[in-house]
Amino acid sequence: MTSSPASDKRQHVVETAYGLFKRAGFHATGIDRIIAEADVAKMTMYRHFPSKDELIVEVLDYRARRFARQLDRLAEEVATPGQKIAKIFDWHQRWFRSPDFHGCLFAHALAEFGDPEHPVFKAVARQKNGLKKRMQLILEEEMPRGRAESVAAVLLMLIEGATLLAQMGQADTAIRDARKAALDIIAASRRPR
Amino acid sequence: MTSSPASDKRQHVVETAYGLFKRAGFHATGIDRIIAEADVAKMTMYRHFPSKDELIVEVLDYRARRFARQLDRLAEEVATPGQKIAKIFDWHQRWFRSPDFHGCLFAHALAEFGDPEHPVFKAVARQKNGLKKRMQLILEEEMPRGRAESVAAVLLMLIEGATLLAQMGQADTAIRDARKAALDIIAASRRPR
DNA sequence: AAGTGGTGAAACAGGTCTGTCTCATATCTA
DNA sequence: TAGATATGAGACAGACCTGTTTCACCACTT
Repeated sequence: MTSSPASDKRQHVVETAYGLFKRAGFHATGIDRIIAEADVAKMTMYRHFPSKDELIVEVLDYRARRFARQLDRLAEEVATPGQKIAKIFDWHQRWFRSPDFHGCLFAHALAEFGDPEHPVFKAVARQKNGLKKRMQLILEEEMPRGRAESVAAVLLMLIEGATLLAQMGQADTAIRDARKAALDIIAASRRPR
Repeated sequence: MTSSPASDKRQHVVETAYGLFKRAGFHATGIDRIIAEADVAKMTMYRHFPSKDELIVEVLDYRARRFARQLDRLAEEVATPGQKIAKIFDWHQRWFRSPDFHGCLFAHALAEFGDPEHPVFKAVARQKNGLKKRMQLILEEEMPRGRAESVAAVLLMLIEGATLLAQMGQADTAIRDARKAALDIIAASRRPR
């Protein structure tokens, strides 16, 4: 079985496309550009992905899995909900500082694929709702479910807003203010023990 | 002087382009589509705007002026900073509920034009920084300048995040939670009188 | 009456887009 | 050895993209 080299090509296309989509956007990045950068024949790409849209979905899902895995690891390092949430904000701080930060790929996808029925839109919704749910579950440890859901929504909004401000060159102050606001909100919502 | 009909055509192109950009995005909307929808000759468009990019900038600036005017009016209706900020959130609630809400055009522009040197990027930064500054000036009435700037940044993040969640079908809960969080933060930062 | 400026219609150029098709090649399995 | 599978290279189709050019028209001003 030659399944490893096959998957390698496939994965290589996904990662190359990710880099291009991130820098130039989805519509502005052509198939020809992707296969040239990945050094792969066009048919190789179309054999793995039936269309560009499905490649985009694959890129998004791939990044979503990676992101979830990283947050899983971070959550294991600390104990309290407040610390776990703080870790998530710290992760974003490091992300904003990384050399080729270009904003949130999922938010960008939402901008270019606004139809709620489009597979790309649904992939974005999956990722964002997943992050919200993750934070909600963390918070439920020390507040009622309904309250945890509202707080998780606010934290998600802070993160999304901070990411947008970071893309506009205000990364440091944005994530610092967002983190502080987040922890204040959690402290105020905490169930007394 | 026939300057009025000239301006009429120009403005009509801007408004038509706005509707299309909002629904389909910038790169996905072609010039041909715009002039067809606006029922205008291609040369008429290119006489008013040297390029598509400059048309995009004009559309963004036009919407930014409109938005600022509406907030100006709302601010006159009430007295305290808290009320003025609440009015801004209420405005967003109405926006999210409007029949053809498609998310924030400026955020979408940022997704498609990520180069900080690009005129479109700069137009987005102008609008977002303008909104932040507006809220900061409101807040300075009852808190120190540094604090007002941080709170304004947090409010902006809440608004941007709420807009993104609204586009994903969570308009009502998002704006409600964001508004409550915003007013709590302002109350906690208020300078004692 | 002559001129001026905005406009319309449509062809055109040169490029890019997604996706298909064909044919040759390399590698691994049975 | 024969066959299956993945790939490479590139031509190709048909549509769409931005922006330019040309010519005619119409309304208004002087």
